[in-house]
This record gives sequence, C-alpha cells and structure tokens, in this order.
Amino acid sequence: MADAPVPAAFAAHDHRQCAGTVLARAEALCATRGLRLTPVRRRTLEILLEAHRALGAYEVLERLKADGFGGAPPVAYRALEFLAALGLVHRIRRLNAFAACMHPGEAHQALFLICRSCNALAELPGAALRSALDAAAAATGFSVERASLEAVGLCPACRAAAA
Amino acid sequence: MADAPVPAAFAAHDHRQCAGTVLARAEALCATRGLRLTPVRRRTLEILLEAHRALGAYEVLERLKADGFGGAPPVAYRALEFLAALGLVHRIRRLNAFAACMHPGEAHQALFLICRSCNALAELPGAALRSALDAAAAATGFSVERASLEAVGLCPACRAAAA
DNA sequence: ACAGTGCATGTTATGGTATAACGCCAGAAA
DNA sequence: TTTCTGGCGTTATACCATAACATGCACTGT
Repeated sequence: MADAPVPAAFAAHDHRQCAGTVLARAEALCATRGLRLTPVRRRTLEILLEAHRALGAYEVLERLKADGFGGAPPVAYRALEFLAALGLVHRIRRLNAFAACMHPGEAHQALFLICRSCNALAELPGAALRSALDAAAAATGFSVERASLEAVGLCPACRAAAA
Repeated sequence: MADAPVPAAFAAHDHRQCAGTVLARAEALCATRGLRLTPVRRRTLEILLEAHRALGAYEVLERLKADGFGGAPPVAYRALEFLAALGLVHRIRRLNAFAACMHPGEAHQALFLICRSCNALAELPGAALRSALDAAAAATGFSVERASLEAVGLCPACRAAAA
C-alpha cells in the first residue's frame, strides 16, 4: 500500500522500455481478470504510451482512425474508459485529456503535476495525500470513492528558463 | 494560514446570511484592489449564491439572460473567470461547473467533496492538503501555482439512505 | 452443428462546454 | 476634445462527450 519508490517525473527515461513494461502489465492484468485487451484497446494504450503526454480523446481518435479503427468518438471514449477502469490510463480533468499510467498496479492514487509552460505532465504517487483527504472527508461523514489531485505550475526546466 | 474553523459542509445553515456576507466581502475585495464589481459580475455571484450549488456556465447564462444581461456564452464565462481569479468563485472541473466560495478570503485552497448520489457539494479547507502537495511537488523541482482537489463519493445522508 | 447469449465494435446524431475574434461604448486620462 | 482602457455584447466556431441503435463475433449449452 506504500507509494512506489520514485516516479520518473520530469527526468528523462527510456520510453521504449516503460511502454513495453506497461503493455506487458496490461496483458497480465486483463488475463487475470478475464477481460479482453482487444486490438482497439491495446492500440489506444500504445498511442498514449507513444505520445508520452496527455492526449485529448479526439487526438487518440485521429490516430486510431489512421490505424484503420473506427473513426467515431465513442470508439475512443470506450477504449479509454475501459483502460481507465483498470487503472492503466488516467483521466486528467483539468486538461480534458487522458494519459497512460506510468506505474500501473492495483488501485493507486495518482497526483498530477501539469506544467503550464511546456505542458509536460508528471504522475506522482498520491497515496499519502489521499489518506489525508480521506480523513478530512470522514470528519464530515463523507466517504471518498475517487479523487482528482491535479496541480498546475512550472516544471523544473521551465522554471530555470524563466529565471 | 491555518484552515478556517469548520465548514458548513453538509449541515444546514442560513443561506440568506452567508450570501449577504459573501457579497459584502466581494465589494470590499474589489474596492481594495481597484477592480470593478460590475452589474453582470455582481449578479453572477448572486446567482451562484442563490443556487447554493454548482452551476454550469450555461445555467448561469440562462439566469443572466432572464435578468436582461447579454445572452451569449462569453458573457457568463468572463464574469465567472473574473470572480474565480478573486477566489470568490471556484471552478469544479469534475463537474464542468462553478460554485460560489463559502468562505472567501485571501488565497486559500479549496477541497471539494461531491456526492455522486444527490450531487451535494461541500467545500472544505484544504490548506493542509495543499502544503503536503507543494512538498511532494517541490521534491521533483516542480512549483505549484494552482491545484484542484476534488473527491467523488457519498455524503452522510446518502450513505445512510443506502445502508 | 445450431441457436442463444453476451460483449465489443461501428455509426449516426446530438448535446454540452469553451473560446477566438471583432465591434461598440463609457469613463478615465492627457 | 482626443485618446486610451476595460468591460460588454455578438457571431461564429471549436472542442469535448454521450445516447441510441446496428452489426458481428466468440463462447456456451444442447
């Protein structure tokens, strides 16, 4: 239940490898739950992993269409919804966009940092924050089911550039 | 910098009074900053206070139109944006909606609890949570400017009803 | 093999949210 | 008065999201 060690965040890393790992993880997750990682779903996840940033549903859709999949919005939204339900993809409400989860595992709370200058997106483990949130909510009798933790600001690179 | 004592949250309270207080606060805030609480802006805030719940921009627009103000979307969005910048109104991204702030003061962090059953909305002080968030972000070199903390779940009344 | 069932995909149509871009006007400043 | 600024109004359009229905495939039980 503890947070993962440390996220790649804004540091450079090997996209190829993280994508491969996540895809393998997705396969396994579907297999154990008797769900199907169909071509559209798999391709949708790949698209998000390749982009390595948040994409709007219509951007995903464009790429799916280019790959010969159905070109109407519900196609993309359904795949994204499926992946989000499994925690393989996160929805970033502030951006009306979706991003592949960088460290998918059983239920975890994500915390997003969005750079307003370069649009970089980092996903941090937010379990600790979530616990605090749950506690605050519980004090009013409210039970939390899902939470969005999203912050806008400047990433290290843009801060340096602005200085 | 400490959180306000305790929010009305889901408890009943006197709308008339809280609305009056907030409006007075808004007047004062604009005066001290040399900003203008114009008729549209004032009415927009009143509408949100009267509704006492989150309203979509188009709902606000309808009511503005009924009061003789311009009926095109930018009119509502501009007023809402102005009020949000002053912290008099909060934008709830999860709902694509806006709600009057229940305890406006200088910069404060709101935490929203949204009941998925009855759509009730509570605003809690989120300064503590925000500090934790800032710290987590700072560890990656990111500087937070604004944050959305929104949770979906069941309010006390709906929990009781579901049991 | 066959029919029945459930799930995934595809398609059409529509609804909801948000902003760009321009023109006008009033009040402050020169 | 002229000029400048900020706020408002309007048109038009872009962008985001889902309802509702049709098609088809894979699996199950007989």
